[in-house]
Amino acid sequence: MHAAVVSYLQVALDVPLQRTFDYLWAGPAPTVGSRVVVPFGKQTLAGVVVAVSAELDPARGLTVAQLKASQAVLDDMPPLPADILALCKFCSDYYAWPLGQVIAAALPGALRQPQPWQGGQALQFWQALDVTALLGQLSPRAHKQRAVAEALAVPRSIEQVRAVAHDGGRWLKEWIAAGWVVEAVPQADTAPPQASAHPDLTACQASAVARLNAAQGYQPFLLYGVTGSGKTEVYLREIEARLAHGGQVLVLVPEINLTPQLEARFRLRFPHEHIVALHSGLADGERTRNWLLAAQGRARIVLGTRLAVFTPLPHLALIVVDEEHDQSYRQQEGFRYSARDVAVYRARQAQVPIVLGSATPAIESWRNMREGRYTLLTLGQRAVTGAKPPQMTLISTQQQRLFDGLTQTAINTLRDCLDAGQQALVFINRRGYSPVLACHECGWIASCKRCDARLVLHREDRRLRCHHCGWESPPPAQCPDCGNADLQPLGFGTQRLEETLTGLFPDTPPLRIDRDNTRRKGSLDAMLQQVHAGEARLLVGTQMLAKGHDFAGLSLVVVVNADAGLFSTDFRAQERLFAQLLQVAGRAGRAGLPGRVLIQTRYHDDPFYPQLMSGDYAAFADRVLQERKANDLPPYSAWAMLRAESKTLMRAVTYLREAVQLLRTQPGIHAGAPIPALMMRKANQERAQVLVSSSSRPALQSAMRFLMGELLQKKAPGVRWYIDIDPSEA
DNA sequence: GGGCGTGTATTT
DNA sequence: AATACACGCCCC
Repeated sequence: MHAAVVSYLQVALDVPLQRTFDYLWAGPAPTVGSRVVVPFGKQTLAGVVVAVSAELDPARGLTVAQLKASQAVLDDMPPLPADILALCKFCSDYYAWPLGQVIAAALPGALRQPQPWQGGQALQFWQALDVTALLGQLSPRAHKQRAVAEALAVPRSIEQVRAVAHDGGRWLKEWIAAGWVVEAVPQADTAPPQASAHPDLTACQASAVARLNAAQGYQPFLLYGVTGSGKTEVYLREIEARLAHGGQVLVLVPEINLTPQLEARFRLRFPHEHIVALHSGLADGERTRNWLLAAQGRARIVLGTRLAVFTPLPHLALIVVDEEHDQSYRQQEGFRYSARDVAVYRARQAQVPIVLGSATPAIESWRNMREGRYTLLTLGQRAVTGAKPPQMTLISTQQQRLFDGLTQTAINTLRDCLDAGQQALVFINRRGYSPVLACHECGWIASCKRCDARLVLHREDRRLRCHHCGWESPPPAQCPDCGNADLQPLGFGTQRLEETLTGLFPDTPPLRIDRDNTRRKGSLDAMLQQVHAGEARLLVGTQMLAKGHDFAGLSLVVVVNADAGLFSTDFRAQERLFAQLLQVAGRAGRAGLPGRVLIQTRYHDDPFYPQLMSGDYAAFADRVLQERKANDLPPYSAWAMLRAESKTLMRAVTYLREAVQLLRTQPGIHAGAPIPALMMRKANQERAQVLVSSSSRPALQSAMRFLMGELLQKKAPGVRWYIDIDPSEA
């Protein structure tokens, strides 16, 4: 008998508490990064070991008697590697969010449960030691068995075996027991893809690829190219080069909707590579499996949305962030982070190149490029020979009568386009039927009882919905204030536009595509299929349609109302509008057909439009940068937003006022006055916020750390607060 | 007393 | 976040 070995584990748990918890473990010390099951109050939770020691550190302020024992160390996942733990630690510090919750965000759902994951067998691959000998053992008439045996000439997962024959799993088990089949690791096939898969590169593309190929260690690139200039082909070439050297690549895309399309293109290009997708639309089991395959280094291409930025990749050699300006890279709830920024940090940490691609780069990235921190790669022309940038026209809605939101010019142009047998897209930035339901007698407007927001009328199911908290109800039969029975929808959403277009073009029924009718899995794919097949020629949609989809027959885009973004209080609104309109415009005329874009606006005189029409994003971005610098706005000053929610606005504001007092003791920090949030009330919580800024990011970081320490010690009944670093809206 | 909402202390 | 418990309130 030898003495029992006891280790002390520091465990990060998925709880909103700014500390880690200590547990005893009797037995051989687990590796840092291991998944453990621990008791926590009355609960049993899964956590990740972030430190192991042989003695209890007195600085933890605990006695051994206070510690509980960890229940289990799980081996269903390889311990989180040190680089991912370090990345999580960095994010926890930078974004002021509990480490345990950052780690939880980095793990797939099944690995956050306090039970071992049972899907491990799906990860194993099996191969026949000697196929000929095995075939000799089998009856010549057992065709199915023989087919399975032949398939096992190369490593196969149990799923692949079952796909060959229904009873494949049973036979596999027998053959493993008999020693005919053994576990095997699939070898990545390094045979070069067929030459046919390689389109010719333009001069710009070739030069971009050459410079990427030459990159060693950490080097960030800004790949700036108009829609249709062939950014994806540049990614593919560089990925191919990095894979050839045995590396793994991480490709981030803004939205789940874009992954199937890109995935298909990648599979076609790399038929022998193990490619996995990682996004929130996957079933838990599949996401866990894909995550583990990447973590084991078996999947060499990871294609995912923002959450994929935390995937362990032992042989990471390249990171690609497609459409790097896209807002979807920011997590807006809970652990607020920017996956693009985290990706850049990760590239530096892993000492690998990173490519940020966009036709309309984020102003922050543009500045990094202008100041020499990012290398600029420009793709100047459209890759399809003969394709020209779309012709943009402004239509003033001040001078023309509107017919249900559409000008006569727009209607005529739509008709010409449809008569010519081409496709058209009508773009509107609002889903639903109409934004407001109003009473013309007394001015009553349907609004949410829990938020400061208007309710949106959805015609299909006759419901009023709050797009902010999800509350819904049937529309009232009469005005609740004055009893008038004639309530009128005001303004336009996708659904009302769909109705209008149905009336205008009875022969070409419009296809509406927005979040409301694409919630079901696969429904968007089915609709896109219709578009590609030419069955749907008139499309109505929100920004969902603006992103990344290639519609060969589309030659006209009508933007119904561009003005909302023009006069916002948010200093980022104009660049978003610019990016959005350029993206939408990029949908028109991608393959040979000349594209036309009509933009309806009341403010056709605004200096914004000439720049948009010229399509010169570089000039626009430079001007925005100058303005930002002159006004000391991000990225020239570092911002953080301290937000507080409470039942009453008073309480939230009072709390923030105290926080401001604390902040003003810190050097180099500017803290404004607490103000009610843009949407003051949301889900029955009053919300207020304080903008904190500094010309020095380290100063801001240390001030926020100081503030956190102080606020955590203060008890504030009924007030919830959090810090939003680099907030996306003011 | 029982059945509730609400507020608050605790979690290693 | 989840949980448990201590209040106060109502029931009649």
